[in-house]
Amino acid sequence: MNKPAVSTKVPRQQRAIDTYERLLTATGELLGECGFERISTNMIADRAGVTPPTFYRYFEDKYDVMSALGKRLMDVQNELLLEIGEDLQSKPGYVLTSSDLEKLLHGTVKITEAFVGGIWVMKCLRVVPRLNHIRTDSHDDMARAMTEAALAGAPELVEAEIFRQARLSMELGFSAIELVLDDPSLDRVAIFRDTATAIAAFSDAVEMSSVQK
Amino acid sequence: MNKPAVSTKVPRQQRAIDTYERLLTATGELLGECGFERISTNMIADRAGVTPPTFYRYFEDKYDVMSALGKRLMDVQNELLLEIGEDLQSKPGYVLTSSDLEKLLHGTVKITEAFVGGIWVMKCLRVVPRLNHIRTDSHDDMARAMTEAALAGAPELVEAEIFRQARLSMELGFSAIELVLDDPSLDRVAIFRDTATAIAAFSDAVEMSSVQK
DNA sequence: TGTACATCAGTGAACGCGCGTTCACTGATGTAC
DNA sequence: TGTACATCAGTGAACGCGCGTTCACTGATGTAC
Repeated sequence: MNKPAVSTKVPRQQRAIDTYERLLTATGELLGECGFERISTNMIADRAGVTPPTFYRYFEDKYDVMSALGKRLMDVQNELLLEIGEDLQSKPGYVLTSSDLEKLLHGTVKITEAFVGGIWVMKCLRVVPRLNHIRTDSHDDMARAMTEAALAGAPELVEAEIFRQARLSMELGFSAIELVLDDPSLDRVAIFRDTATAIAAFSDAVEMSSVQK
Repeated sequence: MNKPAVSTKVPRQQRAIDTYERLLTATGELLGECGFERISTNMIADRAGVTPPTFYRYFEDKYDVMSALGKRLMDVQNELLLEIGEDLQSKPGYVLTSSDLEKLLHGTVKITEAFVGGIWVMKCLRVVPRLNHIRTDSHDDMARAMTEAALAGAPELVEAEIFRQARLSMELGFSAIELVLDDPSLDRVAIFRDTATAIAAFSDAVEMSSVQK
């Protein structure tokens, strides 16, 4: 009784996988063009070159397809973060510098730009009640991973405090990312430099205790 | 030919003003309950206790009512910011401290909580393409005002740089506000303390040049 | 390698529903004399 | 202060449309022997 017998299917054959991907891509494209609240399942199917019943073969409704798209974006964004986290742990005594943060911001924005409808997917995850938890859970997971890494290097830190700062860092970082994606006329390099400085400011305590070790 | 003869009317009599207000309030309430994309003009009218045609007497469609609601929220939020700005100008040589920022964050979150559907209005302004400009324009205006104030006190500063930092400050500040409104279990005081520290970090250049004057 | 069968993938046609919107109307309020 | 008229405010009923969704079906791919 784990799931109440959902009727959606997993694509098995190659052409089914292609269809599934086209549905996701179509959703991303339409998001930017008309906004989430204007999108209909029929539109998505049409854009993907299939008929409406095909949509329902793979997704329950438009929240379901958005959810799949959102999880995928979170995953690709988090990959970069996790890589950096591993680097950090492989070099004991090393701390995340403001310049590392800057690179992380640039990398994440690049990944998001490459993702079809990326900015809009991010925004949707913020605003649609039923999707909110995807972003929140993902950021919580990441913040928890960062906290563990920091505690491994400096066990004297207060866990709750580190977690809170990690979570806030993600929030501030992503809001800077959304800002530059919204308005391409802004000076991206300068904004990320300032953002990195800002985030590093309240992480100083962490860094210093790590260094003292 | 300024506007193509819009048919919506301005409420004149008291009961019309009440109706107008009820429509706005109903919109705010419904936003939080089912999300923007689930709201219909009929629902709003129903919640406000009027029939659908009444809705169209005052608003063109649901974007129009959201736009009115959004502008109103921006205005009440900005009031506080402008007050503080005036204080700043009335005391030459004084600079915005991290503790001022903290108070500003707490004040703004209070105002937003008191506004019906406040968090959801903010989120909508972010995600709905047709409404995006309301938040963007408002924040730009505020950043411009802050820039002018800073330049008045310290003319040697680079305008573009100050503007950019002011704009980024608003973005980071509001993302912290959205964070605590989203998750009431978080330690609000600590988060705002860290956020204020963060924002103050890249404003140091400004502050120091003001002080040196 | 060929055939028969099972499963997977996608379609054509249709449905009921609620949305957005408009019309001609009634009733309430304000104003001129 | 009363009456007549103008304007403002809100309604009942109806409309066409596209959305979400389902059904029984055809065609494509994979597999067993």
